[in-house]
Amino acid sequence: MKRKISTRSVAFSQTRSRHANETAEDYVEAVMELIEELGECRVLDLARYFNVSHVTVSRIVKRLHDEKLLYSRPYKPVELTPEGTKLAKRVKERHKIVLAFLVELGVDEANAEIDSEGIEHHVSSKTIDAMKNFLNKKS
Amino acid sequence: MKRKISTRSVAFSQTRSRHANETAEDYVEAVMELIEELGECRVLDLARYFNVSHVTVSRIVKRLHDEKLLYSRPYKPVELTPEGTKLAKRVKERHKIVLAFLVELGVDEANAEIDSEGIEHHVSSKTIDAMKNFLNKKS
DNA sequence: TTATAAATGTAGCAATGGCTACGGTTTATG
DNA sequence: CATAAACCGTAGCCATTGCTACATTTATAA
Repeated sequence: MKRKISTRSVAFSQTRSRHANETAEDYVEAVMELIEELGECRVLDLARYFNVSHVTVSRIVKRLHDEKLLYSRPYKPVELTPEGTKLAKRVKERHKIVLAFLVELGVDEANAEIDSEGIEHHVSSKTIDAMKNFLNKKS
Repeated sequence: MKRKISTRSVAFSQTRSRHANETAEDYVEAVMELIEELGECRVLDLARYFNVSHVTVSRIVKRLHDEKLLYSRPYKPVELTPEGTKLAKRVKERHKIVLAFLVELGVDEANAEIDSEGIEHHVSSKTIDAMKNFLNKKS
């Protein structure tokens, strides 16, 4: 008995590498925010921010250091490289748009804040444009 | 020198468990779709669907079997348990709303399809309601 | 200054999700 | 029915992200 083969092959980027990118984005964004808020960004600040142990942060910071998104020296605060800064700015901008969009759509602040953090890694530039458009029409 | 501590502790659910849930949702949804489309759902159908090796699928199917979302016996097609069916229906419904919403927002079909798959795991019921609302007003 | 506290780092374990290689089952087909 | 093809399972590797326990460094305070 011959079986049909599904033509649908969903556009899932490989989960692991996809998630590594999300982590990088989350971290550079957090580093930028924490520096703005506290003057500097320590490993423990990130641990509190993400609600994980300092060990998890330490390892990820090391990786992002290798990827040249962060500067980090033992027992010193974490800083952003130029490349990390550029990425952080992009991410923050996108986050801001998604958050504003959800609020404008009628979602309460608390849920909008949570959802925007989940969503922001998965919106294409086309969708961002559509959100911007929506915001402009409303204002 | 005393340092302030950031009050912001972002609502990141622990990445690993969060992702395991997403995987479960993706899989039950895919199983339901493949059964609708092909009459049954084999491990290799899932592998093609997600563009991963059959080994990866096999392991995940085993886990979801243990979690009672799927029925699976060696060399047999994969089926949904009642619980899996319930979850799949919820996920498909949510997916449909997100997709329709993005299209209505002005995103082209292709990007809407891709983005909705990324986004669907991260929208709260409040956001879904807001999307439904938007769709109702438009129609 | 020296003792203690706070912050980081390291070692090593688990779960998840990728993979290749290899072997066993089922199904199709000559 | 026998063999090939398709399908699936297992072993075992790696990377990522969690963790606890312990070691080390830095900062604070007595």
